[in-house]
Amino acid sequence: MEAQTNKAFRRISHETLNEQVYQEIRRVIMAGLLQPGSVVTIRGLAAQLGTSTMPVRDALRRLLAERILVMDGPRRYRLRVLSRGEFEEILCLRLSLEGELTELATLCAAQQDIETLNQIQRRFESSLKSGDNFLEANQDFHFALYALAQRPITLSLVRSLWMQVGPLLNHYRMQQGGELAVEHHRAVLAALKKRNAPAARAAIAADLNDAARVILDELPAGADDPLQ
Amino acid sequence: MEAQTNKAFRRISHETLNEQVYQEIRRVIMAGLLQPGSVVTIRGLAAQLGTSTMPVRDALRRLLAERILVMDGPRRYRLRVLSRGEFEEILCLRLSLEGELTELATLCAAQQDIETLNQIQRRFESSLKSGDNFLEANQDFHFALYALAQRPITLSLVRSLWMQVGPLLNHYRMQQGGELAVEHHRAVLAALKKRNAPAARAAIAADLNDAARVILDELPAGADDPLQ
DNA sequence: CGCCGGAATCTGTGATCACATATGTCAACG
DNA sequence: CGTTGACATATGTGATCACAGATTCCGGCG
Repeated sequence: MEAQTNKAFRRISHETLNEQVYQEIRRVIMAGLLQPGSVVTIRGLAAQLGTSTMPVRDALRRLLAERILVMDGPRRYRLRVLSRGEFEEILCLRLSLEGELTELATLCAAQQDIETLNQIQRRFESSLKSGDNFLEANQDFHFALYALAQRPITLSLVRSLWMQVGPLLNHYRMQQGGELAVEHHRAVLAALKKRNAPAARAAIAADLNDAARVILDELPAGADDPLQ
Repeated sequence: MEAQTNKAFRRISHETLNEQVYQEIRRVIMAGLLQPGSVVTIRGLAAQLGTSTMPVRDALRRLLAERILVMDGPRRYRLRVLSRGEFEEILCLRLSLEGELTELATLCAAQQDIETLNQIQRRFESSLKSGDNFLEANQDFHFALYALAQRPITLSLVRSLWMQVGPLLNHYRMQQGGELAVEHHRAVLAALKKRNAPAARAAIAADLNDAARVILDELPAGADDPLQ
């Protein structure tokens, strides 16, 4: 019944064109290369990606469902602009959800897991010194930590919230914000070793609060982005 | 510049076929008419709905992004089956998020809002006696309450969680569950009048816990649904 | 100069088709 | 009887096209 389970072969990943297009569009958005409020068109993206309109349609609809895009007007896709109030609400949610995941992770973490996190943290610090895309390593640290909690649904909610603030995080590069994160991450690791769940939660909360403060300070004072 | 602002006219809603198809498929799923684990096909749904395959494709991809559907296998849409652990995790999240919204709603509620909630509650109780689709009125009560908190992002997360448990809620009809909800809702309304936020949260928590208990008791004891 | 109107263009939507491939059926062979 | 192989069917994906309607631009009128 069971086919030959030869370890020599690895599964062929038949990734659809749709998925590739979605990943690429999302990458560009999350990298902050498109300003919030920008209008995106199906044919325009299809031309830049070198595909037909069809995979782009599907990708945009998916981004719409994920609230990365909004439709204002009958046939108009636009990058969502996060108001100051919405940003603060997301921060509040993240403090609650990610704090809970951190506490659970502290209780579940094996020695092996802590070592893996240490490794990611070293990569984060080195990418911070070399000066490029430390935000990706930062995200890796957080989600590797949260994954330990074994809460797939909560994790998906947190991922959704990160995606919604992603464009802002990357647009305002938070130049000096990364330095603060180093200490907070180290505090998390120290708390993990001691199995001190409240301390780990507090360190993550401080990390999120500091990052949010950097964004909020650079954000235009008024309500939403003026959008042209 | 401003067109004639005549109150006599109301906006024409140009609802796309896509949206109608999505709403109809979701209605059928949420009504429990399709068992979790069922396979759905684009052409099959298109034939039953009397449309082309295109709007159905978009609707299925949206339901996929909303985690109502899953793809197992390269070209296979399937209704997601919620494991017991996932259901309990969602319950935990709902207790936290909906509890928070309830507390905030208690502090924000105007007299007018409480009266509206009373009205919805009367409709809920009458639909419970007449015996049909009281779940819809129940949902109206909860979301009318939560909307008072003025937390759009949190509300969207809660709506997502409701959609994920919807098929189970409606599949196991929770015959006697509705009776318990009446008292809990009344307790919420009483707490609202007295501006007692913790009491309101406790009443909502009791409501969610009782409903979940009914589902968990009827759920097959093991892990997931056996799915044919 | 300002406002209205019509043509041209652009855009998302929906339909139809071609294609690769997964699935199911069934006969032939061991 | 169980397994294998080929053939037939079904399905999602991606491409292309037609269409309605929104937007833009420009000319003409007041």
